Amino acid sequence: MTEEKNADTGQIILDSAERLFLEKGFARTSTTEIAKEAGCNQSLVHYYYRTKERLFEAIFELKLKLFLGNFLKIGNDDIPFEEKLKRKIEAHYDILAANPRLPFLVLNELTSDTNRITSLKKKVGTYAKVALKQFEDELAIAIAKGTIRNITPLDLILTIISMNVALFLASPIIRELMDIDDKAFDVLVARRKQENVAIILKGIKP
Amino acid sequence: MTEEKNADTGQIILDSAERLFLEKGFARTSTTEIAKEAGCNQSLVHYYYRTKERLFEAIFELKLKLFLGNFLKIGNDDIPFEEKLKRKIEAHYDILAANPRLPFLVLNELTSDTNRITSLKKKVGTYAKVALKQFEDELAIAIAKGTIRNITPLDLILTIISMNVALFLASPIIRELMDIDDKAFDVLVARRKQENVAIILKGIKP
DNA sequence: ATTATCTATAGATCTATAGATAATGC
DNA sequence: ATTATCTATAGATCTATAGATAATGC
Repeated sequence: MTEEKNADTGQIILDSAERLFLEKGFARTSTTEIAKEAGCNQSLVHYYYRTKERLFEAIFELKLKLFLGNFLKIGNDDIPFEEKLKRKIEAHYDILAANPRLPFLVLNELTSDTNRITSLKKKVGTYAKVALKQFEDELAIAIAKGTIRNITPLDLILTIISMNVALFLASPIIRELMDIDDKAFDVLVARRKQENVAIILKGIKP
Repeated sequence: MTEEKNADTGQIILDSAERLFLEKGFARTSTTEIAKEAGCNQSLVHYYYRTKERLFEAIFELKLKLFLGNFLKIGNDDIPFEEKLKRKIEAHYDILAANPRLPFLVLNELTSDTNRITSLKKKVGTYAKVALKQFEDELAIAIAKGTIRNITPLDLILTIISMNVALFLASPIIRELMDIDDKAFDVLVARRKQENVAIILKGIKP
């Protein structure tokens, strides 16, 4: 009835698949369901994307880039390390807040299929190494200056991702356990952003 | 060949199911596979546990208690709040290190089925409330004393769980991405324990 | 007799494709 | 003619059960 007329079927299928994959993951989503969501025949899903796997990959790669994006973004702004870090944490958190099912998808699919990690390695490999190297250097300088305590780059990155990702991963549990509605959850999301920055910045002081 | 002779079949099936559910989650594990792992007929799985769901529940409840255990444990030791917190964090972390697939299982199953959260609520509900109340009181006192900064109990608990859980959730990814073997991973696990305690305790200082 | 184990199979998926029919672009 | 859509179905699961057979406890 109110469906877009000009969007082509392939795109509608892609969008439907994205919603469902984000919601339930690859294994729990069937092509039959995708077709139903897209309002078309199940065979059309295969007509456009041949296999469920290929359809998934078309979506997953974009999502993965979204997830990693800001960590790998090389900024050259000449601002103090702590301020830069704060911005990185917040930017990463904002992406997750705008795409709350992203951590679930990435975690679920990367851990259930080693092949996906291998292809991830190939795709972001070299660029990631460059970005990581820069981050390591900046961190080393800040430590040498005595601005922050001695901490490995891996530990710092793990901490940031852990803190940022967890609320969104656990949100179905938290919301159900605490009887939180959409509005209250938004409040929690906003507060948590501050809290994450606070804990991390305090936690890496000398 | 070297199978235990006296363990009864029901138990062997339970153990096999536990391994597989922990490894791959409920949806991706079939009763056929469980039977194969247990070295018995597929119909025996249903003979002993009737449905896959009931078999899962028999395992999941124990695992969930393990996961929550130390948070809900009410300690009355008369030690400073920070020391108590440190012990809680470490105890929780140790359980995860001994059961590294636990976070995956709990997250995966609680988020994919709302019924599981509801039944969790019923089971641990009242006891959890008591333990939580005590934690809140102790936290409030410490804040009033000025030992630690103003932070909500929810934020503190979320932070602890986030930090502790993340390494184990992401371990397949981390190991594959960084080419880490078992030994190197153990080193990381040990270091991370210190790091988590350090970040959190520093992060809640006034 | 009761309990444990096996074989066989029903019924419900689900993915992918073959082949018919309708819609569209020259 | 080519491209898009549909119907129908093969072939691979997977869960759960019915019913036959073997093992065990009195």
